[in-house]
Amino acid sequence: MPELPEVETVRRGLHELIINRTVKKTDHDAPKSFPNADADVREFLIGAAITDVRRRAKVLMIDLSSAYTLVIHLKMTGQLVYRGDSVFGAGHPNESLIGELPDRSTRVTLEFTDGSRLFFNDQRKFGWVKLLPTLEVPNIDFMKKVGPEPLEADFTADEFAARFARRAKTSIKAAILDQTVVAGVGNIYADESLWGARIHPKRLVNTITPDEFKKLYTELRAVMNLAIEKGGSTDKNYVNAEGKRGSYMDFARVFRREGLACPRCQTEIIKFKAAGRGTHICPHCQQL
DNA sequence: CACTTGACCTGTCCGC
DNA sequence: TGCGGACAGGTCAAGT
Repeated sequence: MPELPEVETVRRGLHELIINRTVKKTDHDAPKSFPNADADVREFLIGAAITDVRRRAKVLMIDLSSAYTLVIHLKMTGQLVYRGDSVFGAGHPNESLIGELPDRSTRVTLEFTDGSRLFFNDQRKFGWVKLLPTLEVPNIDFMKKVGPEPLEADFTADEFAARFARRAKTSIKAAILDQTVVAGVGNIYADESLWGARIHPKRLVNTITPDEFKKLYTELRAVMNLAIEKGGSTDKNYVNAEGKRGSYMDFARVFRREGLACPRCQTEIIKFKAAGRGTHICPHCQQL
């Protein structure tokens, strides 16, 4: 579910909400969601203060004053929702999409010394929270293999195109979803950027021209920046750190718009399977 | 090594 | 209304 723009939105929200708060206690119902030994939690989490909230690819990192870090992956249905003193009642414009917490999807709870709480909810239990020494985070397998951040100012179109060389004989859709090629792209922004660049998702990487790579680079960055501005995409589960939805889906051009008109040429958008994923294109703008 | 497929889970939606 | 099957935004492991 959450891709780079959604995780970045959560990061920004948490940065505002939890820095300097001190962890008082934790609860975790599912060993799979939070596999650390209780001893580590007692020694390095309880009593530690939050010093920073960072993101790399789709992974969140909550740094602690103990020199440990909570490393979090939301996978498909994970949510990180902070609840402070204020109670948002029904009809309030700030009302959270999420009801009372904890609920049946709550996997991990952090309670701070001021009584506020951070909930990690995850319906499908694919997501996880791990407590690691901050210095070891860059050494975990995922961090060693993951590609560059596509929105960094110094990430160039040439570097973008060069990253695909290793995946020459697969489809462009499979390649752009590959986290070792570029970090943070998921199914929504893959479809949206391929539409923007007028590239059919089943085209093989080694048939994509330099101009097409350049266009894809520009479109991918534009769509992700727009999505961050809109607070991400909420189709079903995604919410930000306050439990509120993002509005990018109101601006989507093809994703989940099968049967509707292409905003460029009015041709009907179709959906099929590519790289094992639901894929949306305009069959006029994007041809094999 | 590159590539594809299935597995991990729960919930929802669609067709019969 | 009930039931089975397909599907869901992400990664891995295991297969070829």
